[in-house]
Amino acid sequence: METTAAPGSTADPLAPDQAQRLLRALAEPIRLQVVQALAGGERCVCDLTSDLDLAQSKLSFHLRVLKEVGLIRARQEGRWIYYRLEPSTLLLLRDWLDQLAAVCQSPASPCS
Amino acid sequence: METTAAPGSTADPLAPDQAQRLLRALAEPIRLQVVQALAGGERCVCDLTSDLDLAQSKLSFHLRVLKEVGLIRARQEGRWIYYRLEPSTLLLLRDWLDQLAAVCQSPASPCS
DNA sequence: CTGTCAAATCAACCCTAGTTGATCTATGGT
DNA sequence: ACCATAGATCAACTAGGGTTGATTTGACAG
Repeated sequence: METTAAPGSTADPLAPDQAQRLLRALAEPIRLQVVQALAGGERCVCDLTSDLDLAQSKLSFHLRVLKEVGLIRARQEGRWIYYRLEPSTLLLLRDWLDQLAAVCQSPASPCS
Repeated sequence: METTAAPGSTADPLAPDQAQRLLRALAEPIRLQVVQALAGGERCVCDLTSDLDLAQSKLSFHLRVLKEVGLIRARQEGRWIYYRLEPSTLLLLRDWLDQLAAVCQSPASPCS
């Protein structure tokens, strides 16, 4: 079920604690760098390591966190492992924020 | 030029480190509860304290964090202080996520 | 002016997420 | 079989964000 780019909110609404997990995963400088690096396309760990100038162990740690919440996916090719973004997860979070803002603005009880 | 930005507030694209700050502010259970509570409308601190069953000091701490990043605003009325969401900030973050996902999906180098 | 209550602030503590360096696993080349 | 390299995992350590309880500020009521 694609929720991609649907402008009008309303998709499956992403459980609150899942939203929480996504936020926590993104709310870390290195992980955000990784996500932004992957926004440019798939990359292998070794490239990311040198691109972002990170200790291998450190990068691996953050990749795991991102993978566990479903923001990125791994693909093995020979000795290398390529990571890519899972944009649909990003969009789930976007929709969640969208809905939160909508709930706040729409009803009779105004928040401003 | 087209960023798939949704209607509502838009325009300036939110500096990366500001996105970071918003994410960090939201990525905390109590603060997320506060935000969701405020999505229902303006509330005074004392109500929030009892609604969420929090120590006064603790709530005050988190309100400050949320206020500092511009997610909420305070209004004083007599002895009470009312907090409300600033939905435009929420929407800034939404747009930022939207754009990130868009960058990822659109160009020649596919991330899936 | 004094007492009371709402809310912010402060200092000390605690805890968990992130770091670091080493080790382990596995793939491929020779 | 052996070695070299990619990447994950582990254990010990560190630090910064969150908690807690006490104190402070400031607004009303009497």
